[in-house]
Amino acid sequence: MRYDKGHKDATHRQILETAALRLLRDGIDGTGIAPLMADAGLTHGGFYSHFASKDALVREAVAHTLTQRRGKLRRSAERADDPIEGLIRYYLRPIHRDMPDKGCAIAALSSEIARQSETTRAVFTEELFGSIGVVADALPGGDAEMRRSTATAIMALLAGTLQLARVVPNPEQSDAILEDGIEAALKLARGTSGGGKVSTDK
Amino acid sequence: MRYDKGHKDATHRQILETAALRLLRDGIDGTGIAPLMADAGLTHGGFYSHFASKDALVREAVAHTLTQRRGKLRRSAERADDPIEGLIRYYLRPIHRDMPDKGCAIAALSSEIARQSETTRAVFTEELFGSIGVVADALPGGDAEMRRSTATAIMALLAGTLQLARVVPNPEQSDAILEDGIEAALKLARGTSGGGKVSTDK
DNA sequence: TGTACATCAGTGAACGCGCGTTCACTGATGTAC
DNA sequence: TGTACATCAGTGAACGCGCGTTCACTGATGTAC
Repeated sequence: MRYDKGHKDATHRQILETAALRLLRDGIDGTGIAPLMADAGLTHGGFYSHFASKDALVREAVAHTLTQRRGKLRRSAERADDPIEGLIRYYLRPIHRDMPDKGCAIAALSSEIARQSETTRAVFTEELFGSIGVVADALPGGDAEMRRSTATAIMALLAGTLQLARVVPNPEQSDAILEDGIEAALKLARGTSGGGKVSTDK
Repeated sequence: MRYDKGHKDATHRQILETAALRLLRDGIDGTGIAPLMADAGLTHGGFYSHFASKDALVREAVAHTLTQRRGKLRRSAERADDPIEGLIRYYLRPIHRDMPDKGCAIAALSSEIARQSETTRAVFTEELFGSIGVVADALPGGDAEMRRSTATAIMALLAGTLQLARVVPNPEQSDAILEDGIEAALKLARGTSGGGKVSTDK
């Protein structure tokens, strides 16, 4: 054979990682096969010996990036004194807003995924539930079902907040949205009483 | 003149309303000028005597639909005994999840808007802040700044929840996400203590 | 009242372009003898 | 060890198609005289 054993697998992963970057940055419709393959250092013709279709690539790339980023999310909770606070502040950092290609696929793609085939939506859903599980694990006390409900809402709040912050052009207003999201997410996580301000690190 | 006075304005509005429907259903990249004009009962050539570009149409259509739907959101609060609960339950109804073309542009388009020109993002931002204002007006007590912060997070939670519910193919799982969103939004709105279940109307 | 002309919303062919996908081909290597 | 052949990851031209945009044109009406 022309190439090392394992060469094709390495190329496959290279395409997958380039695709994830571009999908998160430009969206599904905004990502073309030819530019993507060029970015991965290949020509577009070879694409179909790796993936059956663009749709199949989207499924695999989205699953790949979500699985990978889920690990980062989990570690952000594990290394903090307060796991859920660590996770929330990690997710809603300004740098996450500013670098969508390095960020969360739920925030970047969920509204586009909602318009995809049921197969694609099912793959995304599985990964989504995995990420919700990571949030649930970081929550203190309570029974499993309640932690899962709260984690679901926190995940929606985090992704929604990041999206709104990415829309708003003014940096101060955008930062303020992130802060509002952090405060509310902590409130949900703690189920604390009153409406008092939670300490912020700005 | 060939047409009644005001005919062109009526056509303009007709295009705008058709565009809003299609944008919410198919996204920005998924909406073509020619199919859109055909839907509005016209041919595509006339488009550019109404709008300078597709970008200009997107701005106008998004502003149009957000302004219009904001009125509905406000009324959903006004006609309920508990305004914020009325608003939250109105937003997170299953039918809103199932009919994106009749629904909220923030949930349907925010991640795509984040990739548009700064002009488009600025137009969207203004409408977004208007909608947050409607949520803030429905909140009980507290000073204006705190209501605004809470309203911002509630808006992010509502839009994020609707998006996640639209992704999940299984109806029961999707309904459960809406319920989790309602419960969490009410918790944020009330700033209540404890983690007790809020009554649901299912 | 009757005729000639100006107006202008809407028409539809045409433009260059990038899309997803197909396919005959290349050429470096491993294997057979 | 040396030669002929099979393998197959990657190449690049080509396909039909829909996109956003342009533009010469149509034709029903209002206006001028």
